[in-house]
Amino acid sequence: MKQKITLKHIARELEVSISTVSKALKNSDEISEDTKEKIQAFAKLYNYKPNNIAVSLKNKRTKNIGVVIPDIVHHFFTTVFRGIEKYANEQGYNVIICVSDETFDKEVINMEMLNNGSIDGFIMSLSAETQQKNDITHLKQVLDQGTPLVLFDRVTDDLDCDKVILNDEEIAFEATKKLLKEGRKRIALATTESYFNVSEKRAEGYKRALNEYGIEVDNDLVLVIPYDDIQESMIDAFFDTTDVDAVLSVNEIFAIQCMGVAKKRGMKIPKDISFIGFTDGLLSRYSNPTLTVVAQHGIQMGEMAAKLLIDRVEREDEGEEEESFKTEIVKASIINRESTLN
Amino acid sequence: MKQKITLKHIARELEVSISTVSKALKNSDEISEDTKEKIQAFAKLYNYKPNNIAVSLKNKRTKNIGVVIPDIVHHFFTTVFRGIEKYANEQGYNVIICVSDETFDKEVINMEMLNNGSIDGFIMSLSAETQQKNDITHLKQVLDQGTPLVLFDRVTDDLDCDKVILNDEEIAFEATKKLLKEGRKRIALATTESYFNVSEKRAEGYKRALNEYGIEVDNDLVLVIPYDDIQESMIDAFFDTTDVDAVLSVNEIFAIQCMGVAKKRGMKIPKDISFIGFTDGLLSRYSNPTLTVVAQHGIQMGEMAAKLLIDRVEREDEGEEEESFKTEIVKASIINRESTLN
DNA sequence: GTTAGTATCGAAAACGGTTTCGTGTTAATA
DNA sequence: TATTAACACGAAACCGTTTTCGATACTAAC
Repeated sequence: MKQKITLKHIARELEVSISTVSKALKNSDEISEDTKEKIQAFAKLYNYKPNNIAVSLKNKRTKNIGVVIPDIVHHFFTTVFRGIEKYANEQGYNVIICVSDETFDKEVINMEMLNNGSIDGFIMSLSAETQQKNDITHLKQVLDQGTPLVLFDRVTDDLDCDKVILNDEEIAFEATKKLLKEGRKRIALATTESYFNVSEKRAEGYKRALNEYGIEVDNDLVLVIPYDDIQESMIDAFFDTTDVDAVLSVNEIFAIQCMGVAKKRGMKIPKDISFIGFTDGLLSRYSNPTLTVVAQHGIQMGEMAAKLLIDRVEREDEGEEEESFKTEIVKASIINRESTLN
Repeated sequence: MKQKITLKHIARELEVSISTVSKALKNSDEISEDTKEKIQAFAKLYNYKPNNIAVSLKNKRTKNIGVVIPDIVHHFFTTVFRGIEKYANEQGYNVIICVSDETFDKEVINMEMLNNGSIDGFIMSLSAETQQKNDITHLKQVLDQGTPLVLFDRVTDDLDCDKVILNDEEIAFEATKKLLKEGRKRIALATTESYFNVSEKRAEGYKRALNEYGIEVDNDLVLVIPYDDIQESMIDAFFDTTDVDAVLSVNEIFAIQCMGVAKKRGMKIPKDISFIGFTDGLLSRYSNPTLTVVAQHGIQMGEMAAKLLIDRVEREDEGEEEESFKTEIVKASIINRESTLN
């Protein structure tokens, strides 16, 4: 096992000082062309690369960004992460990722682990439990210590920081209106427990659209589906008791499951009933019929979040005055497929 | 913005030396109980946490592991990653992830970025392009510099290092035999270009099973589907010209697509035709009919890979003699669903 | 009262870089 | 010839830790 070569080795070998080597490798004009050539040639020969850790310690910048997300086996978060990784890499940053598993404790532990010099800033989306408890002292602490933080998708109003969100209310409004324009009268909303702020926003858009069409919101049409449960039977029971001619779902899975139940009951899609789901993942593309969806443009969200963070980090670096916090809104779009009349 | 507190600050404030503070915080018995209490109380009050970067520089261990995978928006890699992250976190390691995007260049660049002190070792799966070119000088270089490396799934025989693979040949053999036992005679193999070693292994298992049943391999039954192309029409053409009563697919998507084409042609599943696909993702669980799959146990693979890596890193730490390289084999299993007769 | 031993702490080197400042040499200028 | 400026390089501080090796003071033993 060859030892990694350092400035010291080069200096000793070439009988110059460490400072000379350092400067020569940065092409400083303090050093003569002769010695520069000599040193650079030697460094290239032995494939010298400066030690990241040492550089980080010196200039107090790691060129790492920490990403904390609730789940990685999840299409939306995966695409957002892809966007983060893409932009970060272009800017010479690496990405350290931690999964909170939708729990508060892991979120806290992970952030503490990373916030001791390992990273220059955080990008995160709140875990379900954190949203439930609405306890964000760990985030406040991070900000207090001067670590930049960008929240995306699952954000909180109680924190002053950069954010990237989807126009959830608006696009849910649009999606619902699309169903109304098709002539649907009894549009169900398949949603999660309400402590997810995105679900709430989507519900608001749904209700606003109904109102605009002079339709009263019928709470029987709102189907709250818990995670990790016997969802199928629940949906079946829902169809038993409720008359439905369209479903707007806050995610892909619920929509696909509802479609499955409807098909089993002999309903024709989209003749008898229409479906729209959030998230443009594999499921919607390969289902039968294919599912009309709200595309959340995760990559764009990720890039945006990374840009906000890196901009702030580097602004801090330059010693410029801090800019006020921004909230960027990514515009979702509806992708028409076979589950709706077009 | 509060500055992060360091040993130096504590030392100055309490009028002791830096070494005393350091020792006191580690509960060294060199320090009197009195001063220890005083220092520890002060540290706790100001929420002192040692700077990871400085510690890394000192003991030449970062407690970071680098993961380089071809794609993150891909169920299998995501689950493997999940396993890596899980085990690594348990052992106090963080995970830095880079995506090669199936390209050789990004793979090389990412690894060079990380291999200058940022990480203690690599876990990776080769990009498509790397497997095509069969150029692994960058990997050899990493090993040469003494950085431990664990390969998973997409491995190469040309490199001496720890590996974690699936029993691809064997499980493909089993899956094919399952179809044969159902009485299927014309079993198609839907696969990718052959430079993926896993696809090759699966093809071998497929052929071995046919042989065992005395059936000659018919190359017309092997459907090679390119990535990112008009796959649907290709599959349609295949069904036009070929008589098929079962399909074994090396991934989930191809299987679902084939099922879609078969359904459109009015074939009954699994009465007229059976399907088995590799990868137990969302698609197979929510398709109609649900797809019988080969579960690759990604989490287990990831945990295994992380364990191999961390074990080696820490063995090196202890200065123990290097152990010889292992190849761990994760046993896949078949999950029976509706697309096969059971 | 000297010696040895123990408890408690600090100085300093080290990890691998960057950067400021100083110094010696040479060549140009007064 | 004396002065100065440019050039080329090295010494040393610094980033925040850990750790070795003294150093001091006090106690116990002879």
